[in-house]
Amino acid sequence: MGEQRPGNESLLFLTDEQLRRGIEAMFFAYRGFTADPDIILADRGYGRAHHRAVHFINRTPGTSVNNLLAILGVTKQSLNRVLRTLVEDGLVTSKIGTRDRRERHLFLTDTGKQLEQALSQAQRGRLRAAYRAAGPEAVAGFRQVLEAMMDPDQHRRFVAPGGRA
Amino acid sequence: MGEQRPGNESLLFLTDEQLRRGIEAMFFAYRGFTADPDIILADRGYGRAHHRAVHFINRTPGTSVNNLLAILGVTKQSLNRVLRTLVEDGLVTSKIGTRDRRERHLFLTDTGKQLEQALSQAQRGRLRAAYRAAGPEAVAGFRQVLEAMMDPDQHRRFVAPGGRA
DNA sequence: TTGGAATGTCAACAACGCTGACATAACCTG
DNA sequence: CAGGTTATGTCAGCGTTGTTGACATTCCAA
Repeated sequence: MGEQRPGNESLLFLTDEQLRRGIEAMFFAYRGFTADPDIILADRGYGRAHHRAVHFINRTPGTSVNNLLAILGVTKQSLNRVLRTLVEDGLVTSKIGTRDRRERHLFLTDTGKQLEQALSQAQRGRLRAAYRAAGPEAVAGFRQVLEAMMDPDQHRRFVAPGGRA
Repeated sequence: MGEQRPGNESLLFLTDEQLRRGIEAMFFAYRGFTADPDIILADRGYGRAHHRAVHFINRTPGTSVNNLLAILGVTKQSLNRVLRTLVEDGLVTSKIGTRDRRERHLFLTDTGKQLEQALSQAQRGRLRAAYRAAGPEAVAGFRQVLEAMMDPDQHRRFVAPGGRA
């Protein structure tokens, strides 16, 4: 089935078996990665979509809806449903743009920042522990592989500076 | 906000900023990671839950429903819905246990194996490219961090041999 | 024989993706 | 200014996949 290359010792990390281990590791790790925020979110009646919106609004305050759409890779209907509840609940404010009045610039309110901090601290706690356990060289490798795994668009956005907010 | 430790050069990889980059890398990478199988699945009217079931049945043929439940971490109702469609569509067979006739042992049919191969090849292709681009040392670090990020239960199961099938 | 474990099933619900359609306002170009 | 495009919002409907709760069946084990 696979394209093994017996005889070349340096490529043993590319065997199907190693790749299968990597696939399962991604699956289990992602579950751990989201587990702690999920508890906080469920407590307040939110889901992961809210977490993602809050995260990226915090990261790039004043970002437009369209920009957020591109980052999150969902439809505007899907994002709008989430944003509407966040605005209704007073976690996010949307201000009409000055240069282009069609745009809405999104900001976290103080309450929104509180939630972001709670989610962020929980998630960073898990990641920090993993980083500490694995050490700086492992972390560098971790980041390298993750970046190579992204879609090219996402990677460009990821590497690029904050955004055109 | 965070617990930075200025003055200790060796801990710079634990700054909140570095952790935030890691969090976003996980988010974007996981999206890339699932993108290719998602296309195949959508084409056949399945979702990620079907992928996961097919993957782990292939990995551990003859596994019981309860064991699969523990691995996937979902409710039996949720898994059952997925398994039912897979059995109906002739991708999975469930055989009554011989030692304990209450248990159902799950196997892929030839058709099921075909789907597993298609999904697996797509996903391995993406991961292989990332591994190749990053190199063996990076891959080792990648795996280390992922394993440290899992829940302890999952990690034990992950490291342990195949299962009690 | 009886308790409990393993499994299956029905119903209802929620989160969060999707498509399609439509409305409004604002911008931009000819 | 008119017409086209862009940005956003909203309604309606649908599908996957997770959840709880309740209940039935089968069967092992004490």
